[in-house]
Amino acid sequence: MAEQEKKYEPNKIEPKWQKYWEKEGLNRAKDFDKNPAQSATHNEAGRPKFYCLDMFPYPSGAGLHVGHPKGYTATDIISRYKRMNGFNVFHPIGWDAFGLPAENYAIKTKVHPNESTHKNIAHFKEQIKSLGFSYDWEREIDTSSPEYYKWTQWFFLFLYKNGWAYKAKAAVNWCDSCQTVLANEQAQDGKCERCSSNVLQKDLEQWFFKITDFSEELLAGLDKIDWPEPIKIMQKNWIGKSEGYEIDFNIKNSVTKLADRHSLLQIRVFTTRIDTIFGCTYLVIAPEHEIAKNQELGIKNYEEVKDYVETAKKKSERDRQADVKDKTGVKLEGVTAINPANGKEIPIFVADYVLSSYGTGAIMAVPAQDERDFEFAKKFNLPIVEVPNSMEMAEKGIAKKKINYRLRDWLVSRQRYWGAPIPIVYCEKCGEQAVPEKDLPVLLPTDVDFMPTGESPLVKSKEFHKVKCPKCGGPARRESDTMDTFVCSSWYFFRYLDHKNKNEFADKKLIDYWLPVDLYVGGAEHAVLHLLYARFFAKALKRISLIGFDEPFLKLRNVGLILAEGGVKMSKSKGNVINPDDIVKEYGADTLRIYEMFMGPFDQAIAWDTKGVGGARRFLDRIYKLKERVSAKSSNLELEKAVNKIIKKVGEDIEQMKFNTAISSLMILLNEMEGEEEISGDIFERFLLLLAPFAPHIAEELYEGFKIQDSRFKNGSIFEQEWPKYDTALLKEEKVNIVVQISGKARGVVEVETGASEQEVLDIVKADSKINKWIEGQNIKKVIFIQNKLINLVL
RNA sequence: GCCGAAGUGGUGAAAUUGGCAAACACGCAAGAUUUAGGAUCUUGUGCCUCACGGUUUGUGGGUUCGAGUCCCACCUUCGGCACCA
Repeated sequence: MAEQEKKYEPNKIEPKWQKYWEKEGLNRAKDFDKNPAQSATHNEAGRPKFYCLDMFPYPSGAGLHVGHPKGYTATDIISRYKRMNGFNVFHPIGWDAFGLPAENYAIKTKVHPNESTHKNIAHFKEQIKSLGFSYDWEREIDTSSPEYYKWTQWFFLFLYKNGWAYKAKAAVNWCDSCQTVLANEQAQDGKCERCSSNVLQKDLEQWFFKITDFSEELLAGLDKIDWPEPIKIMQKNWIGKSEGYEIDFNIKNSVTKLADRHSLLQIRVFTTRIDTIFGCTYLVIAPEHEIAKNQELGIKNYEEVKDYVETAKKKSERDRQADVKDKTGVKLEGVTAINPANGKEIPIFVADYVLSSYGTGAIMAVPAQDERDFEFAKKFNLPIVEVPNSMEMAEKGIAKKKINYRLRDWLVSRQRYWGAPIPIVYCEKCGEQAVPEKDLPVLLPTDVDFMPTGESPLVKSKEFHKVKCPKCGGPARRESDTMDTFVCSSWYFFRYLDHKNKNEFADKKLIDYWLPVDLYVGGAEHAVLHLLYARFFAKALKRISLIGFDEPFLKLRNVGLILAEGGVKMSKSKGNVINPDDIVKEYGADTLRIYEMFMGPFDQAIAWDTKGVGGARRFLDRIYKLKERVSAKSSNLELEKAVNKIIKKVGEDIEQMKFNTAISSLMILLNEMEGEEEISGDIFERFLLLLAPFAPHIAEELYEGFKIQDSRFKNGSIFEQEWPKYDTALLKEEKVNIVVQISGKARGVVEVETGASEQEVLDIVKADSKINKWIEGQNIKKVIFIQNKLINLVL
């Protein structure tokens, strides 16, 4: 036994082993692992790769939340387990470092976001390191560094050159009091997150990514990835595919007014229910529809219609949604359409319950079939006609098949400072020009004022706009908006592979070797944001054949929230935030890890319970104490069987991310070992190996204590050892307990030889005095026998 | 409103997938030890009953020898979407 403390003191042993692992490079991933290592599990082709990824954190000023280590512990357990099973594991970490909080902080305190962000990163890094996660720190990335965002800009240009990035006018969230545009996340419930004033809609020129060009692939790809079903369903709904028909309604007499067009003026509608067209008694167009603005059409109440359109435009998206029940609209007087199914003349309305951004911005209203149309028809006293189902229009080819998606293009412009500048310049002569790749990165200027004025802070930087047109060399001006931070995080898992590469975002060979990601763990809140965007990026790269796969994350698992005691969200204002540093200081990192994994099912939201932390610590204390009883004696059969069973169980549970039950089996094994005066080194060694992924520091410490004098404990780190194997023969019991039911009611248990026959069991049951009293003097009508499990006597 | 997930002791939960419900842990109670303890150890602990025994997985029904698990209806809680024609 090496010289070791009698008492378990995690604060002494944890930093020691963290330094050791880093010094020995045990957490390093090996690119192209072709050299067979010493171990028999490593074959000629090298170890199989395993890319284990966490959603990288935003380094907020608040520091690490106890929720972070929950996900990180899970991936760490799996990474360590996979390494012990002969895998070449890639387990990186980095910083999603651009974003609004740093900028808001700068507005308040004048501290430059670069400064505060790097301070936060240093703090996060220290906190994360104190928990003993086996990250390959050599691969660390920071999305706010020019070396990184150079390639974020490269991706912008890549999309631009392929026609997947374009500029267009769009309505955005606008806060009048802060004089700034807000992201959707900042405009929740229609209120500004900072000043609580109402958010308005404003039309601005914005950059978009054409994610809609990939709608069908984004939908179809979901079928081939191992993701939680609810997340898949959310993405499916978000993409919102619907198959229907488009059909044109002629506007009556419009031909005379617009004779030069050689045709009738028409309104095209989209419907998923072409069969109900006979019940269509009016048309409705969105306020933005061009027909509503057509002055030559002879709309008699043109002023009234114009008023309605103006009012609708001023309403925020939220206000429009608030009026779901009370539908408004105006009839276009003097203008009617012809229902092509029955030739009937029907009125046309403009109403804001029809969206301009979906379908054709016009609908055929079938009040007998559609609830919304029904409400509108009731309010405006329109005829409600029962529907004779008919596919006539479709069959005749008058209605054309059409697929629509709810997915919209991704608005990526942000009028903010702390983000990656959009690499575009505007020339007076040549117009919009892409910054040549060789001129990347477009650096964020430092001479800016963060006070919000309604324009991007970059507008006023003098340095930033000293630029010439890349085409004609004439005077030009840079785009002053930055990119949504979700652009940075859509490709970061590529950059880990090759974060120092100056010529490419990542080397193709490295991409081919490591990607796609084998396991991705993070919160469900990114269901339709980051996870959809990252899939889009991969699909765009694949379509241009830059990579060989189109689904970046093969397996996704969600980490459940950790709530405050009492089940509410942790928040500064409520003063119920648990700081992981305090837990590490008081109980140790291993305790925090064990506790968070033992709390309950991994993907479930569970409230913090400080008493439970004490229980996790007691578990480790007892293990530490047990080392005194480890002896040279050979193992006893009962314990040997128990160890075999638990090796199987822990391995299976880790694979299925059932960490809570894995730990509970380790506790059961500990309880059994504690029942022995002496514990064989054979048993204890394997127990430590099983414990190691969960509580790496204490496992390494105890392993070290034995390996010096007990040959069963091999040299080197515990993490260089192989995961223990179990003996199938030992899993079988010679005797089993059989449940005895009388008429379906459990009345007792008998012990029989494994594999005993029905007759044998029946004889034993009849001889059992306790059970026999239930059968005495009665007829057994039927016997149900399940070998090694149960016998049911039906009387 | 629509979509999704979940309802099991005082608490977090477990249940080999249809076979002794409540493993493991927290809490609680009693005891041991200690000058003392919120440290440690032992025992007990779903509910009713002195007991024999009865009874229990949101509610009501069903299938089955047997249901926490399968089927039908309903209730509640949480998450997402929200006029997408």
